[in-house]
Amino acid sequence: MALRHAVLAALLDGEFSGYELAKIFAVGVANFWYAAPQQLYAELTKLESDGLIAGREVVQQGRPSKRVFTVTEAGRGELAAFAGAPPKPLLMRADLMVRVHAIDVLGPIPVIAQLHEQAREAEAKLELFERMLAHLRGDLDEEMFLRRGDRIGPYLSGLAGCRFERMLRDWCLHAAQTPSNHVQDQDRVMSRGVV
Amino acid sequence: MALRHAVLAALLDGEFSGYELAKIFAVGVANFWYAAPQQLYAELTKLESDGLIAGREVVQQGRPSKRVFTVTEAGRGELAAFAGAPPKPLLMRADLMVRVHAIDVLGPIPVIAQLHEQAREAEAKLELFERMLAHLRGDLDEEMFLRRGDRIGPYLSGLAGCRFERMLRDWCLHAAQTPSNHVQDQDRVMSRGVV
DNA sequence: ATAGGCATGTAAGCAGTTACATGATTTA
DNA sequence: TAAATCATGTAACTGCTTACATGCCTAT
Repeated sequence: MALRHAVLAALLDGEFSGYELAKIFAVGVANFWYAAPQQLYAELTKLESDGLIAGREVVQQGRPSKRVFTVTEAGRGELAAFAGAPPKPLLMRADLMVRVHAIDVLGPIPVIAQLHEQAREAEAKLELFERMLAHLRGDLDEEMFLRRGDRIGPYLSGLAGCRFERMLRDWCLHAAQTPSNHVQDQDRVMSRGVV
Repeated sequence: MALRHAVLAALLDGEFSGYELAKIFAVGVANFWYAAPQQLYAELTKLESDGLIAGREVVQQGRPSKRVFTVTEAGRGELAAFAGAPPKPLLMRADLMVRVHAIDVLGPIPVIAQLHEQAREAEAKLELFERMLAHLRGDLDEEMFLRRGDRIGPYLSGLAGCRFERMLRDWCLHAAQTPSNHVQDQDRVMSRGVV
């Protein structure tokens, strides 16, 4: 019962279908919560039968119909109760960090490639989040928006997303470059064509 | 089968018992992988029966005996195979970010307190990681250590830990301070004694 | 004496992942 | 004509969390 609140929070931004939520939760880091499509369809069914969200059929031309959902008053109550409870500790699972931790034993070549790939992904997410923030703040500058905007929550979590992805990108590039400078790896790395 | 590799990577730093590993994985963010003690005892049993680690009884005076584990050659092979496979995407689940996302609806008071608490935790972890890095590098400075050190992996992941906790702390303090400047919350927040 | 740290587990239940299934429409 | 996007699920499995269990030793 944890995805529940993430879904309710996401639905505060507007009416979304399961498919649309799946795209939002695929990025995940925006609100720092990843979820697979199957999870979302299951959770939406439960949330609706519990009366915390209300679904509505939208018929589209040239596309399958979809069901979009809105948070009910009961849903807002659930969110308020959630805010009062002590937060679950932040959970992070980073496969790549485990590889870096063991890099001296593993050999640096595959991990360096993975670090560059992760840096590219972080860069892409960073640009995505920056566009999202620009869209949220409209023509106001950041300081003004945070003073007068009516929905500062998504902006603040978006800022965290930007800071996180920027940090990740910079660290990946730094870490990827380090083994190349390493005296004990010098021969090995250069003879395999990685510089 | 994912905790497996995190445990193997942790055991590269030395011989540890389940209890000692539990303390390492409780911090988690060091190598970006949290695990509960029960998970670790179960995983250690499996790893040993698969021949990837070897256990050894250590009798202590004034304390219960413990079983400490070492990575076997087969275990190192497993790690090498793991390094070649494509990494699982980074997973993060942050309850607090969901609350911040919904802060305009939830009311800022409880969330502000939680942000300050999270900032304190991040600060504590940051200090822990900085001490760990200082210990790893000994009397060398960082640049020299990264050039000549024989185990740069834990140092690099530790650096990521520092950057992450620093970012988190700074963002929490910024986010916690923002609603107080918000014009629409001004009366509400001040009348409840939060400034 | 009692609380906390050391040390290791079991058992039940819930949450999350992986694989599979379907079918229409638009783009390359 | 094949691939990608839209749209929604089911089923089986694995992994994680929560609660419980035990017992000794050290510090307050």
